[in-house]
Amino acid sequence: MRPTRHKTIIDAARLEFTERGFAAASIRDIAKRADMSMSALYHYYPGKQDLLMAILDEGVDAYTEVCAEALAAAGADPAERLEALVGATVRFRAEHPAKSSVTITEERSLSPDNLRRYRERLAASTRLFQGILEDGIARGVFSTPYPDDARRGIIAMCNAVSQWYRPEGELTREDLVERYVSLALTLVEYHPRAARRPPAPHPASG
Amino acid sequence: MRPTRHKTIIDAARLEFTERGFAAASIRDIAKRADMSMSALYHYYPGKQDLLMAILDEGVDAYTEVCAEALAAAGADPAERLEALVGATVRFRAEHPAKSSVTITEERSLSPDNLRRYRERLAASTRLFQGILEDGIARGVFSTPYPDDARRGIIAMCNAVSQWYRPEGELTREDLVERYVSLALTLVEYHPRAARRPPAPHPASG
Amino acid sequence: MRPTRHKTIIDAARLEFTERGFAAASIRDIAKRADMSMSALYHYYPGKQDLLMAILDEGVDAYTEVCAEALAAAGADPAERLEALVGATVRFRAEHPAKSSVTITEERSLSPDNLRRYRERLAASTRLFQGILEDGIARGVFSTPYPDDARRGIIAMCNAVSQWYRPEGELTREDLVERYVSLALTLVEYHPRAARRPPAPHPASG
Amino acid sequence: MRPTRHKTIIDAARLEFTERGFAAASIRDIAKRADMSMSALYHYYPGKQDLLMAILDEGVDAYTEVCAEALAAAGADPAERLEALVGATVRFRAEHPAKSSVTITEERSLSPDNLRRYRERLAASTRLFQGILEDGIARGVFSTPYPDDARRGIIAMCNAVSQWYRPEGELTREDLVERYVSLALTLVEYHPRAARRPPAPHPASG
DNA sequence: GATGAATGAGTTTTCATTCAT
DNA sequence: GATGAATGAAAACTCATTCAT
Repeated sequence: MRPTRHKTIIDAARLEFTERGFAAASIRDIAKRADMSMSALYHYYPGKQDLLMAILDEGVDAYTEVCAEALAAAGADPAERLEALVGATVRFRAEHPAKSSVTITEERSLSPDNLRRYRERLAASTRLFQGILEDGIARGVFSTPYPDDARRGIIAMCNAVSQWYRPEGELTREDLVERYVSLALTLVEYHPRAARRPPAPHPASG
Repeated sequence: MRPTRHKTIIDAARLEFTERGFAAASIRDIAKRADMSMSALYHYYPGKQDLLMAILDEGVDAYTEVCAEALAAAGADPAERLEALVGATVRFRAEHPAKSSVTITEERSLSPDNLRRYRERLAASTRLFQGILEDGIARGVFSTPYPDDARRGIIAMCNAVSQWYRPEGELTREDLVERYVSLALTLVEYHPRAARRPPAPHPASG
Repeated sequence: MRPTRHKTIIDAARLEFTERGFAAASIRDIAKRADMSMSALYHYYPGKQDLLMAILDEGVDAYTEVCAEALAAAGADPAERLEALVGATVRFRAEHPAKSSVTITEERSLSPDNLRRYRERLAASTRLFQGILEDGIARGVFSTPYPDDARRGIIAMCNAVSQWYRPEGELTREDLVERYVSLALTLVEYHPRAARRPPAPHPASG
Repeated sequence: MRPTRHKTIIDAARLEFTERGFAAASIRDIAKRADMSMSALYHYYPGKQDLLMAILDEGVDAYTEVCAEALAAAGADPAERLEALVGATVRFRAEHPAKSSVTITEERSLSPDNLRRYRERLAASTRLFQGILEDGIARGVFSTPYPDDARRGIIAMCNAVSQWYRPEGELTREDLVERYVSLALTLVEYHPRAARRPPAPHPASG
């Protein structure tokens, strides 16, 4: 089952956009990378902007999915849920650096219409974090006095992973995840209520 | 003392680069914004790439300076020094969003030579944070088990400020600074040795 | 009996050619307008040029036919025949503005071969007018000293109708016809020989 | 005094537009004809559409001027004024067939804004004819019952001249003018009041 | 009869840069 | 110091047309 033309194109475009940036990437080079003529490419996507939007959409789709899965597997405990969400995010950023960096960097290149649509989708992800933080605070397990900035900080921290993490390095992906989960819990000032989470994965208790 | 032509040009270019990105910005528009002919512009800067490098250099210069000043005014205590550095960084990102965002975003657009030079300069800033964290850990006042990631996290967090902070909003710049200082100290798990900082803004001591 | 594919195509093409002009019209849009695939269209017509020629041919066919009918119904009197021909022409221009305007405007877009063929057909129409004028002059009922220019004038006048006449307006088509018949007779300086046409619709007799 | 670059370009563009039509003409060929690079051309005119508008403007300017001059030299008599206007028009169409045909044919290719501006300018010319006809009718020297259609007819007739007249032929330009003046006066049913125009150039009086 | 895919040459336009003055 | 003119390469995109199925 060879990859569909659409996928071939999107992959080529994502690489070019990641390496050079949207504006500097050329349709010619994308077509070359996808090993087809420019006109063939235009047969599948009506323009450069649509290519970008398709890539961003796909990126958000994929990220949204891993988040949903992780949260579905997690219980109701806010710490557990934050753990799941941070884990999913870091894992995604580490596994799909290209997908991630385009998603993060190229907002600016979107047409007004697409930008609006895209921002709405991103806001949904933000709200996932927000909901968990609010819940944790309400339950008294997160005690950060600055939930909004803590949220922004966590997201910025996790997103940055896609810029420096290299799987070939010493740090395994799961160790990486563990670290960022720990950092996130620290940032929100997590204090387990009772003894409910004895082997808490963050070291503050140690 | 009216602004020198160099400054006029750099300001115009920075705005264009910020709004459109380096690749999408056009020398024509920069010249128009600087209210001079393209040839005049070329008289001062030999090319687009040099314009970018000048902007980045200037950005790093300015940032380096505020960091140095802040650190000079701070004592030897790691917490105090981290406070100074985070404060300087957040203040800079909030005050100079354009300077900041170009600095952060346009690495990709640098020529190989310029990129090397630029990375070296950036590394110096990173080392400032690094030194403070190491010192704090050595002294036993920072107890984060992940100093590298905490550092990266702090920097990412602070940098992100330039993307969302609006001075017209409710949050004053100094409140913002206070928040990020607090978050940074939380993240490195700061525990004051003695009673030096009695009203410690983070609850990790519990 | 639903319209044949040929007709659907020709109608779509004529509209596109009229609205945008031959050169600016695109086969893609024509196919879209005809609600079929481009390949389907190419199944019926081998190319854009052939489409144009088919349209022009059809236009000339239709016009030729109405002229022939009108003349067949007219008697031998030159005034009556001119009346018939001008009436047929104006009626056609008013009823089929698209057909008319393509016919008139797109000569330029014909390939050399097609152009020759087309001009020959047009010349036939011209000769109809010419014959009638010559006859009228020979019989002494038309006394214009410039029969060639009067002919060209009449044709130009009638053709222009397709550019401005709107059936929704106040002027009915038959009133329009009457006017142009009158103007044409005036232009050729028609003077009835005897009392054959008592209520002559033109005022030269006064 | 060699022709300015602007003029060189406009002349080249007018020829291409006349020969091929606006849509089919290519900027490349225009530049080639003007013997300069495409980018040089773009240095003077920002786009194809502006080229067209410049040409049409120039055409209307020139035509407007000859009309104004002719009318200035004519007296108050409507017949004399119509003579002047038809003469100027026919002379212009015969002398500047390219200018004329672009003016007449390429309305369709104008952008909405330009079209509006252009139509307003054309309307002024139409009003010249209209004023004269109304005056002639008021004074009782023109007795056409259809002044609007007579006007349209005269204009269509005169405009058509640019399509067929060749100065190399037998008919001199001044003879041509004389003919069309005569035809126009016939069409408006000119009857000199008194004996003011004894050698009237139209035969209605004979 | 009909289709979706593909192509290569073409389009207008923009770009960073250079040069003569 | 400064300018308007000029350039060649490249950009995104469209076109009429062909072809395998």
